[in-house]
This record gives sequence, structure tokens and C-alpha cells, in this order.
Amino acid sequence: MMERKKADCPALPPGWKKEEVIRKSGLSAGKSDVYYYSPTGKKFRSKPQLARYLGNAVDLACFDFRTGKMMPGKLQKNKQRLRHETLSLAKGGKPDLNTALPIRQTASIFKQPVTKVTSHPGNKVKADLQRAVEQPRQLFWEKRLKGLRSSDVTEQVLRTMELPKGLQGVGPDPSDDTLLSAIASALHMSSAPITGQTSVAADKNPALWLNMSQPLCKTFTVTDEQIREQEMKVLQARRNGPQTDRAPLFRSLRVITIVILMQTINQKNTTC
DNA sequence: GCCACCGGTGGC
DNA sequence: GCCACCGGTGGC
Repeated sequence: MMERKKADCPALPPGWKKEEVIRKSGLSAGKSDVYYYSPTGKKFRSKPQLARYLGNAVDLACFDFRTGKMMPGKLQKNKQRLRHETLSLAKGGKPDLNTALPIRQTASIFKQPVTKVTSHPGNKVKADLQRAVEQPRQLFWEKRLKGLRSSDVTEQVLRTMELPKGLQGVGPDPSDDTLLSAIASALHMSSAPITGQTSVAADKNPALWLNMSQPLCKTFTVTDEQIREQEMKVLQARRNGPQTDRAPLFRSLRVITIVILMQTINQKNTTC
């Protein structure tokens, strides 16, 4: 049998493959079918089927099944599901917890007040200071951030960032993706210093020894040397390639993000 | 029984 | 009219 090419699909978690098969005969000859294969080899032939399988692990809202790319802003052909959700919500139904995203959709460097909307007038805006820290959290909740990617104005998904060597993950998912998300989230969620997991035991059995107020990474301190190192990368990235090429620009933006991240950690840790 | 493959159709 | 989705089946 003729081997068809199964290409890696960067928009999905590692190990997922995409395949496009051209129809050879019949009324629809020339058209094509797109299939995806999980790391274990299971075949998927539609987006709903894919979403059912992945659950909350990957947000497929802007995933284009045919091209295999994330297309932010398109708001996709999800119209069916979206309409269904808003309808059921309007009728007083409960949100579908199975498809609701686990994290807030907006991102900001600043703590944001949350408005509670009720049918009564005279609503006040409450800032959520203590509550957010005190509410129960799932162990290894950072895993849910896996698969989230940033994308540029051409709607192409960016590759992962290169983190400094000093930063190392703890727990079931050691990828840099998750590590970066975890640290960035920690910066948002608490005003305490970010030190990582200080207990050595946390590495051996994270489920038992995890310090829930710290991100899932090993103990670290950000040195000025590391920041300078990253800043050098920015300069390098800018030197490589002409202005017409977007890649160096976005590469340097990514490095700048990490520089800012590290500086923020430093500032926060020294002022506390 | 499985599955690669094309047909049929609901929703746009 | 198009096409995403999934049903159905012929060939193994």
C-alpha cells in the first residue's frame, strides 16, 4: 500500500499528526479529507471528535481543522456550538463545565477588578484580592495551560520561547511552555516573592510536598547576568536578517518578554 | 470485523 | 452552492 505522508501538527500537542487524503474517484474526486492521528495512533476525522477527545487540554475554538492551524480572530465555524451555548445560558441553564475554559480569557499585567452583575441596582465593583489566593486550587493546575500559544498578526502560531537555563520545571509536565505560563501566572496571582518550589522533596513526590503558593518550578534566583544574557539575544535577533522579514522582530519581542518577566520577578522579590 | 473511502445532507 | 461532519459499505 502506498504510504501517505503524515505531517506534524504544531498547533496540537507534540506527537499529533495531520494527514490530507485526496479522493481519487466518484463524484467528489479531487476533493480531500483531513485526518488527525493522536500520539497513540487513534484516527480523528472531524473537529467535534477531536474536541471530545482532548477535552480541556487544548482549546480548539480557533483551530482550523482543514489547515491544522490556529486562526485567532476568525471566531471559526464554531458558530454552531457558540449559538448553542448562549441559547442554553439564556434559558437559565448552567454553563457546560466540560467545554468552559479553565482560565480567564483576558490577560493583564495589572490586577483587574471584577464586576458582579445582578438584577439589583447599586452594584459595587469588588476587587478580588484575598479570595483568589484562598480559593482551592487543583494540584498541577498548570497542566491546563498546556497547548496555549501566542500568535502574531499573520495569525501564525509562534514557536516556544527559550527560557534561561536556571529555570526548571517540577511535576508531571516539564515543558518550557508550561513553565513559562506557570511563572507568568504566579506573577499575576500573588504579590509574594517568586522563589519556586523550595522543598527538595517536591521534586521526588510533587503530589505530597508541593507548595501551592509557588509555581511548578525549582528554586531559582534571577541574576543580572542572566538578564544581560537575554538582552544580548535581543540585539542578535535584531541584527540577523533584513527588516522585511518578520521573524527576527518577533523573535526579539519574545526575548524581551522574558527579560521583562525576569526583571519583574527580581523587582518583586527584592521589594517584599 | 475493520477501516479506507466516498456519499449524503444539515446548516450556513 | 459549499462543505464539515459522519453514515454506510466494499474490499480485505
